[in-house]
Amino acid sequence: MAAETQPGPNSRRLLTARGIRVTPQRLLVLETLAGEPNDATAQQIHGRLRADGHGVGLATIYRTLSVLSEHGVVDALMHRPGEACYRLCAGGHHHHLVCTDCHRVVELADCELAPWLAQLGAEHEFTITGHTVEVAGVCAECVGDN
Amino acid sequence: MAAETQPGPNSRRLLTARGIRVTPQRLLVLETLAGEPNDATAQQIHGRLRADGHGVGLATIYRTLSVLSEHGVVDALMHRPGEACYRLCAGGHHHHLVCTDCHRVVELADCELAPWLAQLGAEHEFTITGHTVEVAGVCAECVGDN
DNA sequence: TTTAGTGCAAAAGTTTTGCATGGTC
DNA sequence: GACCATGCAAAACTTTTGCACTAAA
Repeated sequence: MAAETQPGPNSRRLLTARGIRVTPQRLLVLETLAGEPNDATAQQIHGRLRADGHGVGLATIYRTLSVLSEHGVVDALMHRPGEACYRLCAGGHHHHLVCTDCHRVVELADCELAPWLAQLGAEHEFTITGHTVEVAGVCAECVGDN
Repeated sequence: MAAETQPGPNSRRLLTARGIRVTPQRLLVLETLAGEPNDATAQQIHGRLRADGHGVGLATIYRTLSVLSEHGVVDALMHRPGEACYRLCAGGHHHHLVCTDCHRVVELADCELAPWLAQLGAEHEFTITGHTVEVAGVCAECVGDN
């Protein structure tokens, strides 16, 4: 029942383009995230790979996610304490709309906060370096349930 | 050197107003947060109380913060995995501007996202239930340092 | 060949839980 | 008096780290 994605050249390109060394394990993590419609924790990725017969160490997954996160290849979302969720993201700046029931994630492309942020920075004498927006809600499919 | 805040009736009111049972420990946690200009982790609150001679169990602090968070008395911020920061918040809706160097927190009162959110909800068929915005930057005092 | 990544297991850290006791309403 | 909160210690959990080994450049 493995959603066996090919060792596709897309993942390889994501790495080489940023000068990240290419390894089978890193490709596997990327492919797993690519096949994941929503976000996934390190533990979930580990479990999925093990279920598919790939013995990738848990520590390697954490190290890989750390590297990918630093290079902006994946985004790290933190819904609740003690657990980080990772998601393979389209390039560029964007935010997330997350369903609190099923964890479905929608990427929001347009971010119109720039003017507001510039004003904030001046007002409070901060050098703004970044911002995160997470919108929570219940998606159409989950509204009916329960 | 304890910033001994009185057992002030303000904290008590925060609890009774929401039907939360009043205990000395819960008041101590609230007073500690009230005396904290920025955010604090459960461990920091625990350490501060112990330093002030109050023996409040760590488990109690976690349980208290959980209750307070559910009732909207405190906000939980999650900068990095494996550690939640809590902050006593003014009522109403607001966001945070956090200094990545010294963890200073500025509360942002005005939130002009409502129209954008309404549009998002309609567009993606989500029932929007909430949203968080965290703006990161470096404050005036930390810009010079390092 | 040099450099960096992997696996394994142990360690470090935060957060949760069970259960007897004591306090609150 | 019924119910809930606390304290303590142990457990569960995610994440990090050390080190010998292997693979990528």
